[in-house]
Amino acid sequence: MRRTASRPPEPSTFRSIEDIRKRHRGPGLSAEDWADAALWSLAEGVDALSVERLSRGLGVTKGGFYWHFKDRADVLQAALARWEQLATTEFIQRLEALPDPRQRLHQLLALTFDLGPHGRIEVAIVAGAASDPRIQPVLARVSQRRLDYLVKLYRALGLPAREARNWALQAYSTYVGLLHLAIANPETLSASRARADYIQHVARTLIPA
Amino acid sequence: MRRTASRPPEPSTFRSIEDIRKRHRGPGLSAEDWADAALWSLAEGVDALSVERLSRGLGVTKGGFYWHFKDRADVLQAALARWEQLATTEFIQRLEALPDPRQRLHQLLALTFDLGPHGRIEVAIVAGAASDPRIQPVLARVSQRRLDYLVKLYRALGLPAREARNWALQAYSTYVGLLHLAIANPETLSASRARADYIQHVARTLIPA
DNA sequence: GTATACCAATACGGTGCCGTATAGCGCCGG
DNA sequence: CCGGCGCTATACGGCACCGTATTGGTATAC
Repeated sequence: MRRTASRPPEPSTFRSIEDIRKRHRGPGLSAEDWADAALWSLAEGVDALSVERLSRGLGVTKGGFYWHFKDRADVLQAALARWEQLATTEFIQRLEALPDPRQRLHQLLALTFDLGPHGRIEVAIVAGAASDPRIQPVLARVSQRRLDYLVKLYRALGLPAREARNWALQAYSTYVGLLHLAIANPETLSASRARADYIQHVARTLIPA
Repeated sequence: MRRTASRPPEPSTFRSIEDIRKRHRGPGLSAEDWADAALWSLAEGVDALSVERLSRGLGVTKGGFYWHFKDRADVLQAALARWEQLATTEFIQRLEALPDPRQRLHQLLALTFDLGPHGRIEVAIVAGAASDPRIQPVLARVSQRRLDYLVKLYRALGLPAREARNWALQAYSTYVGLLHLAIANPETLSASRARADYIQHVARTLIPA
C-alpha cells in the first residue's frame, strides 16, 4: 500500500462489476474500482466482503489490493462512505429538484418502490452494524439524515414538529419494512397490480390530509 | 453424532446462555441447549454462528456438539426452527387470548414495541436469507404467517380483503422498520416520552377508523 | 460393582482467509 | 531506449474454523 492522491472525481453512479472488469482492459484497477466492487459485494452480507473474493470477482489476484488499501477494514470503510454518499446526499438532491414538498414525498415513494440492489446492501449493513461497532456510526448518520430530511418534508407540509417527527419515523419504517419484504417474500409485491395498489395505499396513509 | 430421540418437550421460552450453562452443572448439554445457544448467537449475525464459538460460549469444547448435530448447518436449522416457533405460533397464541380484534391489534403493537434480543436476531436472519438460500424459505414462511395473521385481524375489523392486505403490509413494514431503527439509532426512541408518543401515533394511523 | 448410555476432551488434517514480501510487467516521459 | 511509476502475480506464515477419530469420565440401571 502506497496510497496516492485519489484519481479524478467520483463517478456519481453505481457501476456494475462488469463495467469495472471491462475498465480493467484499459489501465489497471483504481481504488474506486475496488471500493465500488466492495459495495456490490456488501449485498451478500458484510462478512462476504473479503479481499480474496473481491479479487476473484474482478478477475485479478489480491496483489494489487494492498497497493490501494491498508487492510480489509479500510476498503469496507471506503465502500460504506460511498454508500453513505449515494444513500443520502445524492438521493436528497434528486428530490430537491422538485418544487412542491408534496411532489417530493410522492417522488420519494416512487423511488423507494423501485427496488434495486440497494435493498440488500442496506439490510446487510444494518445486520453488520449490529455486530461490528465500526459500521454503526455510518448507519446512524445515514438514517439520521434521512429522518431529518423526512421531518423537513413533513414540516413543509405544515405539520408541527412533534407530528412531523412521528410521520417521518413511520414513513421511514415503512420503507425499511419494504426492503425486508422484498427479501423475505419477493413474490408478494412482484405483481404490478398489487404493487401499484399498495403504493397508492401507502401514499394515502403516509401523506396526511 | 448418534442422534437419539429428542428429550422431553421443548421449554416454551427463551433461555439465556447463563441458564444453559447452569444446567450444565447438572447433566450434560442437550440438543436443545445447543440450539437455544445457537439462536442467541444469531443476534451477532448468521456468520457468527460457529461451532467453536458456541462451544466456548457454553464453556465446553466442541467435543459434544457433533454428538447431537451432523454439522454447522444442522444446528442452524434447529435454531431457525426454534425461532420460527417463537416468532409465529407462540406469538399469535398470546394474542389470541384476547377476545376483541381491536384489542389484539393494540396488544400486538405493545408487544412489538417491547424490543428484546429478538430484533437483532430477526435482522440477522433477513440478512442471512439474502445470501443463504437455505434460510430464505424459513424466513418466507415466518413473514407470510405474520402477514396472514395481520390480514385476518384487519378483516375481523370489517375491512374488505384488498384493503386488509394493504394495511397488513404496512403494519408489518412499520414493525420491521422499528427493528432497524433500534439498531441504527437506539437513542431515537429511548426516551419513553417520544416512545409513547410514537406508539400512539402508530396506533392511530395503523388502526383504521 | 460393573456395564452401558450419554456426553466431553484432545488431537489431527484440511480449507479459506489474512496480511507481508518480493519480484514482474506494461506504459510513458525523457 | 530506458528508467521509473502503477499495478499485478506469486509465494509464504499464521489464524480460525471445519469435521473426524478416538479416548475418557460419570451417572444411572441392573
